[in-house]
Amino acid sequence: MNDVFPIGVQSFAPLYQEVRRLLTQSLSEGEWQPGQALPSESKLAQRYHVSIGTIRRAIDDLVVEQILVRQQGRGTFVGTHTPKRKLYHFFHIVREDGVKELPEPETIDFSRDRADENTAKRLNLLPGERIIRMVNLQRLGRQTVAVDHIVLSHDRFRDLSEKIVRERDGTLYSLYQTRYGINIVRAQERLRAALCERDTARLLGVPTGAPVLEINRTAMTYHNTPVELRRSVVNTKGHEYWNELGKIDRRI
Amino acid sequence: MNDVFPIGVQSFAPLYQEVRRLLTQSLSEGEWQPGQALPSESKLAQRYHVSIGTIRRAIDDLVVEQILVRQQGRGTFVGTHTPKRKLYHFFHIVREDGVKELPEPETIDFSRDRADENTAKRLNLLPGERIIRMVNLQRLGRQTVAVDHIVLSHDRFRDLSEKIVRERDGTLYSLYQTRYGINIVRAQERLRAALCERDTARLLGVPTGAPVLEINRTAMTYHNTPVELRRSVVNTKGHEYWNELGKIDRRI
DNA sequence: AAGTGGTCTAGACCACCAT
DNA sequence: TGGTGGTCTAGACCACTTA
Repeated sequence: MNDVFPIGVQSFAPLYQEVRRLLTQSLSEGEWQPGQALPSESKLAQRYHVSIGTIRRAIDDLVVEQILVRQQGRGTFVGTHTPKRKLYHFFHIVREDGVKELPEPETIDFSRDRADENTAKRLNLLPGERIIRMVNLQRLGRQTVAVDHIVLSHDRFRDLSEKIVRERDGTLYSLYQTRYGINIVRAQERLRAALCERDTARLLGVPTGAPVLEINRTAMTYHNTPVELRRSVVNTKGHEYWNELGKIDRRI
Repeated sequence: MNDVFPIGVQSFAPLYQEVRRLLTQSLSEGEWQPGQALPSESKLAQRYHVSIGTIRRAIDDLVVEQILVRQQGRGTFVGTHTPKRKLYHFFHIVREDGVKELPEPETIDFSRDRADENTAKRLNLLPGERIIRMVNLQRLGRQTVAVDHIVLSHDRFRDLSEKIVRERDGTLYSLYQTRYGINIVRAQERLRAALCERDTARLLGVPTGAPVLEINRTAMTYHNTPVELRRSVVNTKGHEYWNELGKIDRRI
């Protein structure tokens, strides 16, 4: 970069944002795999011809987004979707008394379909392109607290099969990450109240017509690329959706 | 601070965290009022006998939490609860089509009461201490989308009256901030689905028993001190609760 | 022109981890 | 002991605002 612009001169964007872009690029290309360490900060500084401070500034951003994880004395690692790590970043259901439990997901249905107009739009596909549909349960303790209807682009997950999904160990996001190198890093959710339909009610163990929380999520990988659509129906008798506004965990 | 510990030597906590603590202290004591500018970074560096870098690191944290706002060329300001600023930090209801509208709050009921055991616990009071109860409407366009039941400690808002609340201009948080110097900086929310009760249904314009979103919020000021309890009942026909996971707005 | 925050650098030293 | 990230400093210069 300093080959192009003299040191200390900002051309268009700040240097650290450019470095951040290059790091994200390498991550999305799989140069560093989930769980693996990145080169040390001094190595990265050499590689991009910037100072360590600038490297740290770029990494800071990715650490805040939980895309990277720093461990003092060990290195900087690509974040994974293993339990206790990014889990609660994407799972906001807690017990009524506030206790967090590990959800146990189970996929109970798998089928292929074609995208309608709305689905295509939300997944950046063309209407009629092939998609995968799944139905997934989230269990906390012995109770099923949520039923997820999931939609994926078939092309992104070409060899995904019912067998693979059923026999996986861990969450779907972990599967996307380890098997397809697709790292879910962001999501948008829309919540509303609804009355539970019969099939879902049976799975949740509530009466048909019981009030349920409906969550529409779009999950994204790097560059805000949408990867998965998920409609979750949550039984909020006994569990709640938890959110913190303005909280800062351990800053960087 | 360097009078006590030699430069470059970390004693217990990092220096910038200590500076952050002192800044928060001054904020909570009202040394710098909402909307006003803090001393410049170089002045603060002199005041606390640290380098500008350390000051910036401390301010960074507070900016991420939206407690402070930086404006290049102008200064660093205490965040306010004016519309377009912290508003959407604490208001997550959007129109079904994703459009954000400014809510128009109106308080329709005001009374005094005594705290029961649970309320006391959540507000850090003793059972039997005096509290204020309010009922508040949130309007978007011509529709009432939420009914809030609010509880405050009477002692914190000693002279608060129905008149003041009704004649205010803006949100309650803005009132707390400007009139009482109490700055809401954080909140915890728990969401669940419920069936709408009769009185609330009438206010929302939905049938009794319609599915509604129920939000239980604890709003806090500095040092995680709870200030306000709020139970919001939201009509999610036409509007939704919106949440983003892993988003990073404009980092610092 | 002066003052503010924003970026970038270079270097010293600390804390932690692995060996 | 050597390598990693974490903290703190000092200084130069850029970008923006205000007067």
